[in-house]
Amino acid sequence: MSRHSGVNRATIKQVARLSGVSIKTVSRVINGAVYVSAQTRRSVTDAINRLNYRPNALARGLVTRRSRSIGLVIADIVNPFFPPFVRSVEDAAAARGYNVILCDTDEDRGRERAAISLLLEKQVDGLILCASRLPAAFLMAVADSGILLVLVNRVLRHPRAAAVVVDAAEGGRRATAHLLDLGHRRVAYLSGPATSFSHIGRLRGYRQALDARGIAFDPEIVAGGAASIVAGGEAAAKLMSLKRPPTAIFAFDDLMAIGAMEDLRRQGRRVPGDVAVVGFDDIDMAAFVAPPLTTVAQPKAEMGRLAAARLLEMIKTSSPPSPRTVTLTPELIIRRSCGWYKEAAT
Amino acid sequence: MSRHSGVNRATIKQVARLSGVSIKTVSRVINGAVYVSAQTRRSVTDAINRLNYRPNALARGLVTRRSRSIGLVIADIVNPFFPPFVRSVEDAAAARGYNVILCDTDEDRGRERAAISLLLEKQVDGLILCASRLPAAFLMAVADSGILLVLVNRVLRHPRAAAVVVDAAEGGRRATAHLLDLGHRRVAYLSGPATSFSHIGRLRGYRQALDARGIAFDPEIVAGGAASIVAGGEAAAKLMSLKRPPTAIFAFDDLMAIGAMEDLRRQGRRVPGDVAVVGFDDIDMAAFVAPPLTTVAQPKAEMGRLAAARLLEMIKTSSPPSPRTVTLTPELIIRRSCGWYKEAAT
DNA sequence: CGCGAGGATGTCAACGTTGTCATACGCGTA
DNA sequence: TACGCGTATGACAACGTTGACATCCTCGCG
Repeated sequence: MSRHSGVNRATIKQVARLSGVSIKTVSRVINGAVYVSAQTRRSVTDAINRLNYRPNALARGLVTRRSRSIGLVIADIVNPFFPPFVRSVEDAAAARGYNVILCDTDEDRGRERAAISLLLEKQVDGLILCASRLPAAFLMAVADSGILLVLVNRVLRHPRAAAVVVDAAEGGRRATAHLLDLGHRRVAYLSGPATSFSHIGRLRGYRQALDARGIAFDPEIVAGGAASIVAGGEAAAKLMSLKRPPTAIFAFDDLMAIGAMEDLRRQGRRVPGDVAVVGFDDIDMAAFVAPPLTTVAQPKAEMGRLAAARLLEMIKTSSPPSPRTVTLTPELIIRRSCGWYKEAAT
Repeated sequence: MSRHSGVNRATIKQVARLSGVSIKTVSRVINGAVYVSAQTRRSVTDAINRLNYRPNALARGLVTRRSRSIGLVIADIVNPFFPPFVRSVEDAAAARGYNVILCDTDEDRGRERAAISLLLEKQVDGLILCASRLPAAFLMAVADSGILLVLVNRVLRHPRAAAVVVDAAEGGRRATAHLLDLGHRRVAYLSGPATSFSHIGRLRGYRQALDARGIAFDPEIVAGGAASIVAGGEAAAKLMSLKRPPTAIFAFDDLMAIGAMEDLRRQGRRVPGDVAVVGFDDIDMAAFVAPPLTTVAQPKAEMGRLAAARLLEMIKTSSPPSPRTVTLTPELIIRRSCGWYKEAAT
């Protein structure tokens, strides 16, 4: 059936001709409008199948001003935090017939700007921005241009923006408090990217927990800067070479925690025997490393589900979100790396 | 500056009016055409910035018949195999100004069909189908409709389809042969999804390696069916309850291998002491589980890069790919779980 | 001084769809 | 008989952009 080699997509016009009705009637059938006789509907449907016709979403979007796709901007899909998040965004979107255009930014402002710009050109109906690094003024301008926004782990006061955040400070507090409860007095913080709102929140929680016990904050035992396994290892190495090394480490995320544990082992230190470690995120890997990692779990799938649901709702009603911000509380998952368990088996 | 609340996107017409030229000239400036005086170009650029104008990709795509986006259909982004793959597809696409629309299918034929259909409506310029489960006839029909296809780990004889595959049988052979070389005579296979081409290839390699040593294939020590941690655990449990349990396990993928190791440990068996384990994929986690997992590495990022590069090339030249199929060879990464290392440190 | 060769710009008709409005046909009711 | 209403359909103009083609300068050269 295929023409010699060229593309051969049927248009609504061809369907109309084949079924002997006007293109408007075909349009009505496609869109399930009322007031189409059963007979007409049948003959149009037949023609559609015979021609293997598919409506052109570009043309449709041009006139309806809806593209039925949303943009999803994240730092890096390779970071294990993101897949469950992305997956649930996608599921929620697909369930309503929406597509997701995914963009990684590597936490680079330039790339993030470029991604947003491209997404806007593509006329996405809305944008989910995960841990955006861009200045608030820029995001305000984006929202001003008419696009709907859902931010994750960041807020923005704009009638077209909503947010889903997990309480980073609370997470930092819980992790640090737990270590303190275990008797540690010198707890280090492996810091994440300086521009990250999550990092700032977790650091604040860490300091609050310290304050609550009257322990002075010591900038010497704060190291790091990038959320990766190798950065975690390097930071841990630096920390342990100190005159007074820490006896416990609270890491910005699980990747850094795993890197730290790796380095500790290489240096012949035992976790949690010599140094206790707590991470953040609860990535899948956390339960399987040795020792299993104690960590603060972010409800990744729930965050994605919520972000997508909120955005889609805003798109549907085109009304400001309410409440503007939904806050989730992270949960401390206690495994072996913090030394809570007696050193039983292996 | 924003109108009361409504959307206010500038169009090419407004830019034209503001800069006092025709829309065609604006179009020329946007597209960097020659034959535009420096002065005109300047005034148009000014107007564009003043209005914060962005070309509408829908309208553009309608007339140029190019959407500058590609569809990427995968099983499940949560499976750690995919993120590096997706990431490199995205990078390659972004580098050429293309967007990626991501769809997860959960290995479900219905969802895969639906995803492809939606992507076609969106007028993507090409499709990357990863480990498609769909009948060849269906894929042929898709390609017939004019779209360009790149398949991953599967081939299709069609002038508009290319493929990137890793030699699954070779991987299966290497993994099994290694175990055999280590002295094992009863090597089990933890099988993946029955409909998966990768599974079929790996199983074939496994049998070939057995054959090469004159060891009879024993269907009793083949178990499994789904590529997940829990499925791996269950299959291992079943295997170990046999009259003559295996002394080594070759798993369809790392997830299953990790699940198997987990279950083995729970039952008090040592890996690799009592049972040797080899996985497939070399996901990030593999190096960090206990013991570190020996596995057959797929060049995930390279596969993504190649798939995207081939597709983009086909889009650019709209000529059949050559060679039609690129085959990559997987590599055996030896870690601790197979018992190759002397049982030195922990 | 006239002419041709570019350079610079504009007009108009697509692209494939939906929204608005008009029209036509019964059929029950005043 | 005339009217109005519910049903079914079509004509035509958008939507925002680019491609094909036309036009009009200006300048150098014979």
